[in-house]
Amino acid sequence: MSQHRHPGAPGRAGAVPALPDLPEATVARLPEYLRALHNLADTGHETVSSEGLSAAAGVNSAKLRKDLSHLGSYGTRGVGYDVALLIEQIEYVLGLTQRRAVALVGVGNLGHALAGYDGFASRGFRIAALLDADRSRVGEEINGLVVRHVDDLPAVAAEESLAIGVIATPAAAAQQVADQLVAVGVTSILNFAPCVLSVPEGVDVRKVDLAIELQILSFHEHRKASLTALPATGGSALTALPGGFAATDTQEAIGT
Amino acid sequence: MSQHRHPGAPGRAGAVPALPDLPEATVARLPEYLRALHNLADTGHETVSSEGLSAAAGVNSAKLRKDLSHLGSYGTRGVGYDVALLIEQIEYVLGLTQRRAVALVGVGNLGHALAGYDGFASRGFRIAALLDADRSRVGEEINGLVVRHVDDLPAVAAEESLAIGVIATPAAAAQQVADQLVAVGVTSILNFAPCVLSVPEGVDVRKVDLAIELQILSFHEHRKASLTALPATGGSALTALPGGFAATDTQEAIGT
DNA sequence: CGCGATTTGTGCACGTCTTCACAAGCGCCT
DNA sequence: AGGCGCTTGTGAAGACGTGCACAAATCGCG
Repeated sequence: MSQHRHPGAPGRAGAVPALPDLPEATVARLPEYLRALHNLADTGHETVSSEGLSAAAGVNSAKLRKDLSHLGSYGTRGVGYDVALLIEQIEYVLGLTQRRAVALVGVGNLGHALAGYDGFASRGFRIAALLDADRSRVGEEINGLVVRHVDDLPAVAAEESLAIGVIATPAAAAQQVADQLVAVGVTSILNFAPCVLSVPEGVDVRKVDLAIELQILSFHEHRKASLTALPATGGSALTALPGGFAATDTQEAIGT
Repeated sequence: MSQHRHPGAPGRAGAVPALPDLPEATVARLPEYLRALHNLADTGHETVSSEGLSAAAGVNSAKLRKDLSHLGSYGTRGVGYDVALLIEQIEYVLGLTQRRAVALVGVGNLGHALAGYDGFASRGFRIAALLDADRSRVGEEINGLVVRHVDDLPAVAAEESLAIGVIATPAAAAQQVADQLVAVGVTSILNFAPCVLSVPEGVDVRKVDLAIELQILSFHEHRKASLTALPATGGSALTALPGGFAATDTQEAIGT
């Protein structure tokens, strides 16, 4: 342990450290750990135990340890993890050492809000361009950025190193926009339009559908209602819940 | 099969059909099927095969069949599924037969956009109230709704049957808002604030964090970049991808 | 009326994810 | 120096999710 090899350090010279291929489930949790770690760092903590960090991130501590072990993390037994070092490592693995440029297409209701969302800027991203197909919107200034026409995408891509695109258009336009993004070299797309996108292999698409989230909650409401309607199953509504829901996406119990 | 018992039919009399407890993964996909089915219905299709529907929803056909079988679905071998009937069934299971009232707390950047998002209204939800802690915002009218102060929550809950709350406040305020929501009987929360919420058992929380989605994409970008930097592993970038990524959240191949 | 084409529903095997439980390692205190 | 308490890292087991492949069922046609 004498040789602290900071993977994220600027002067890294050798071959690429060959990103350990992490389980998808782990990757999805790393950003949450990162956020919790930044909170800890801001409140003056220098080290944190897996117990403490897992509570702050809302997960099981064993899961957290396994996640961190996957990226070959250096914790110290009996002490915990060095907060600053862990931040550095996770940011490196997530590819956040460079501030990535993002193109946002669709400056409607939602796109407008996304353009003004400071959470992007504060967490490693930079909105490099706002684009819209509606020429009447072109020229509008939002948050210091001027809206350009979506046909300018090739020009934008030439100016910036674009790898990520965000689609906030109506569903009907989304596929065409996706094709245009792919055509200029974008290989990751965050899609807010309620539709399935067809993209070539090698392009990653993540979808966020606000209505779907509500519908999932609606199901649980329905289920809870149908449970309380059945007095048969002994016990209160608390114990009546057939286990398996708390872990998936529900977060209970946060420590401080 | 002579006895088509429409579970979602209005006149359902007997005891609650005891919602089959579906796997969470299935529940998460049902809304996607529902959207695809509505599209099909709008384009005049009366029946659809598992192959066709799965393509429209961007999933494996076997997975779709298994999902539908879980809710005891009635397909017809050799023919497929009745689109209208399936819509009815899924909407029933998801608890969408009633239009659910939703309280939206936080009318900032994002909350403003959510208040104007018509995808909620068109997919089974009704924004029953807009609330904010900032008194200077109270009284503002958005999309036909007047913003009220968050302290009015008990009054709102008394007027409406509130079960779902949406939090679109800054992270610092989210926990307090969650507590207030829970206090007035809300049992499902959709949280857009980048923080972990602590809620009592029996309350479901789903979290949507826009920056996290981008960070996950960033990881894949980083990985793809580190792969193309290694000429060692034979084959093109296409085949170099270690399998297991296409299925998780990436949607390829959509048929029409 | 029977047969072939088609499609559903599902048993089974496999891979992934989660959780427990504990050995190994580290620092501190005496 | 030695022991003790604390914490990490991980083996193993079980739960969960996925996808193949095929039997069972249905329709349409000759």
